[in-house]
Amino acid sequence: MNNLFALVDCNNFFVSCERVFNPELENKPVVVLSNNDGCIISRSNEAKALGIKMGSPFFKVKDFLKQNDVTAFSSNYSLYGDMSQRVMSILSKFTSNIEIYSIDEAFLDFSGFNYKNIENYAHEIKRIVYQWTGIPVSVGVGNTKTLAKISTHIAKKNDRFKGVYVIKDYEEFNNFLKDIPVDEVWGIGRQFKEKLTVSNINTAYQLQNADQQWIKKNFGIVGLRTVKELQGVSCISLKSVSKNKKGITSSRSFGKPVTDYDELRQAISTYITSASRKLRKQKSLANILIIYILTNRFNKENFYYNHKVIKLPVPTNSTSTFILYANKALKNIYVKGLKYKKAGVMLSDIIPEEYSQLSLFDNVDVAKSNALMTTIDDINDKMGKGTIKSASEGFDKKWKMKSEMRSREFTTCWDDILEVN
DNA sequence: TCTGGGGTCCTAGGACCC
DNA sequence: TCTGGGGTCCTAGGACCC
Repeated sequence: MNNLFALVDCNNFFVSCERVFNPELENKPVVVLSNNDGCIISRSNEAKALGIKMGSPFFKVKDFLKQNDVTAFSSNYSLYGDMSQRVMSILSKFTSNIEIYSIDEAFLDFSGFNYKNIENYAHEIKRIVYQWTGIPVSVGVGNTKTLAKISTHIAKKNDRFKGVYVIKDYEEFNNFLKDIPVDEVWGIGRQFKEKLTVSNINTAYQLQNADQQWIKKNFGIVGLRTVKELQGVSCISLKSVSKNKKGITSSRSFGKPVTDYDELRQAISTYITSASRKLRKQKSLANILIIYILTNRFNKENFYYNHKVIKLPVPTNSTSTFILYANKALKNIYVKGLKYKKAGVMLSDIIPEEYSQLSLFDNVDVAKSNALMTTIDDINDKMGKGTIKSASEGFDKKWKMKSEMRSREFTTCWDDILEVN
């Protein structure tokens, strides 16, 4: 049986989410900024047409945006996360074989479907998602995930396909490949692109027809897989069950430089609260906690980075235990007088709760701690994040990231619900 | 002044074992 | 102390993704 995959990709997802609740922004240039109002991470087509680049630092293009009447939003992840769930749950109605690949993309396995129907079906998916959520999507279909990805690219770039492209005419498809730069191919990043360019492989078509031995030798099994996938041989399967995370990170840049030890400690405690909540949600324990702090990385002369790896005596998911160890570790790496720009925590060596083995020397009352964590989580789920928190998180949080142009939490907070007059 | 955050997979090399 | 091959496990780092 031939494999057949569809990729459904939300168009300019974050911008589209903002537009759902601000319809007057339709057909106007809009951008969404990363955390801390740092970089541009989502652009409407109109903003792209103005030449605004993905990842541009906001402060560098601020004036240009103003001159061109571009609306900018701080990122609003509660809104985007919720809209994403809505889109994904609609997609799940079309097939149970679905891999949610990112916040705005999903692969659907249509192996065994009739080719002739697939195009109509894809259009139907697009129509329903838009009608039910207001989010425009593009759909690409091919025999491998890599081809489905490229098809979506083609669907977006060519208006005549109306957002849906199914590979069926190979001559036509190959002609598209000849015009697609090699780094548009899924799996080809900056380094690979550079190496390929040296060997005069510049287009997706040239990569598809490259010598496989040479690819294997220079780009390893990963590169070879990409080439095979381009040729229609499916090497990357659908990962439909969402696996538990193997590492959980929480980190943020600060709204302004932090020098005070206590503020740094507050930030670390706050990130631990969020990371350990995620850990408990997936019913896991972590063996290792890593904390790190750094100054502005763009200031190369005085750049300072340090981290501490803490191997916990017993795997845990208790916020207070993590905070206890983090505080000790922070004392070791904190250097007085530096202007810190960012801090973060990582939980790793993660195991399922049921694998926990109590060590002989464990004197922590695990049952008690579990009950406490469950109670806190329940209350916070019900009453809102941060209703109960650890005192070490601090209360005024002067270091909090910048988010000056954030839209309301239209779908996840009662106070923010849209009113219509 | 101001430059995001959170992941996965693979490989090479070292430690250790027989 | 020397000789040698072969295997596993772990970790750090590098590549990629959104």
